[in-house]
Amino acid sequence: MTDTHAPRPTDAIGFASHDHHACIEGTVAAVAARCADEGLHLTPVRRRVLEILLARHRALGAYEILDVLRDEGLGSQPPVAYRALEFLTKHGFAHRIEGMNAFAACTHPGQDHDAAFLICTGCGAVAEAPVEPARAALERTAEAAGFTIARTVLEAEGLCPNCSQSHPS
Amino acid sequence: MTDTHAPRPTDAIGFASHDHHACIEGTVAAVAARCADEGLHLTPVRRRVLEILLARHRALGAYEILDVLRDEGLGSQPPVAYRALEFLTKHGFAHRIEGMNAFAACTHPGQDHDAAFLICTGCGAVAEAPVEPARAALERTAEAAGFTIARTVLEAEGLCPNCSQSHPS
DNA sequence: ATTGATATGTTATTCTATTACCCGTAACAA
DNA sequence: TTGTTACGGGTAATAGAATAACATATCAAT
Ligand SMILES: [Zn+2]
Ligand SMILES: [Zn+2]
Ligand SMILES: [Zn+2]
Ligand SMILES: [Zn+2]
Repeated sequence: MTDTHAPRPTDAIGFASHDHHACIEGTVAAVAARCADEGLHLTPVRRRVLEILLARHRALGAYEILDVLRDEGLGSQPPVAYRALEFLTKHGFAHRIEGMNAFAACTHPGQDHDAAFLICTGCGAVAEAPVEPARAALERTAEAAGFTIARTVLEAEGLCPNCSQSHPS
Repeated sequence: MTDTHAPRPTDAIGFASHDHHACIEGTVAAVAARCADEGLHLTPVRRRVLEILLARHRALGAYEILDVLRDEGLGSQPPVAYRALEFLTKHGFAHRIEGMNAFAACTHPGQDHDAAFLICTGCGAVAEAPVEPARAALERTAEAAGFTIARTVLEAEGLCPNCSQSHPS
């Protein structure tokens, strides 16, 4: 894609470097634990899709994910990917990025929850940011109109710290 | 679609009743004036797409718009609709609703601008809300991460005042 | 063994969006 | 008048994203 410059999203979470291997394993373990708790089935396909998302730390389209699954013999048709993504997003283990028709792993998997996203147009990295401040602001706006919010889509596109430097505008 | 209950989005703007005929004419006139000012060409197809969006006060998919254009002999292939929509969105006369893959007319056409949207899942009405409070909140969050925002997607789905009553939850 | 619930496999289709190429006209210069 | 350029539009083909529908498998609980 537009990966024409340096910073590797693979190494970024919240745009900071970290122990990526541990990050993946830890998150998968946490998700597996929550599934066990709640009687959810983290099946091979679902687990693998989560791993694929975690490994990139960026938003992936369903068909990109499907390509990987196909290479690994885990499924080759769209519904395979979409069903796994539905499971993951429904339970708050991944999020859909509306502005990109793509999906990203949740970085603090908990109950089904809305989130805010910072999406770098330079390197594709996606960071999950606290949703509350912006959501609260929207709530106030909505309240004034008599509108009851059920779900929010809060996404910001721009440049991450790494790309701000390399793309000096 | 899901238009199974009473309130007609056609009669709502910001979820309040208003003189719809004047609303459409006024907005088209304002847009025409701005185009004249800035040397933009509000061609028949572009004007008609704007009118179609204004007439509904809800988000329309490109193909819904294309259906209308086709009936009127103004074009029958996808690029006709997408080109007009690109013109309108590029100049701030309409907005794309990311969460719906759809488009809505701007209710205060000015320079190219981001906006926040309140989308009623009951009747489909879309209201353009002030973007600043929520955007400012996101800005603060982003700043803390060293992230520079270029564009925001702020959308809230829920129930408008009319639908809150008819759908007593 | 039979049933019911859940997860997968597979095909086809729908919906959304873009690319590429060609045509006609307006504006402007040679 | 004749290029030449810029722009908008017509059309066909294709790409990309998502779902519908139906068949099959798996497994636990009777
Ligand atoms: Zn999350
Ligand atoms: Zn970046
Ligand atoms: Zn607007
Ligand atoms: Zn409503």
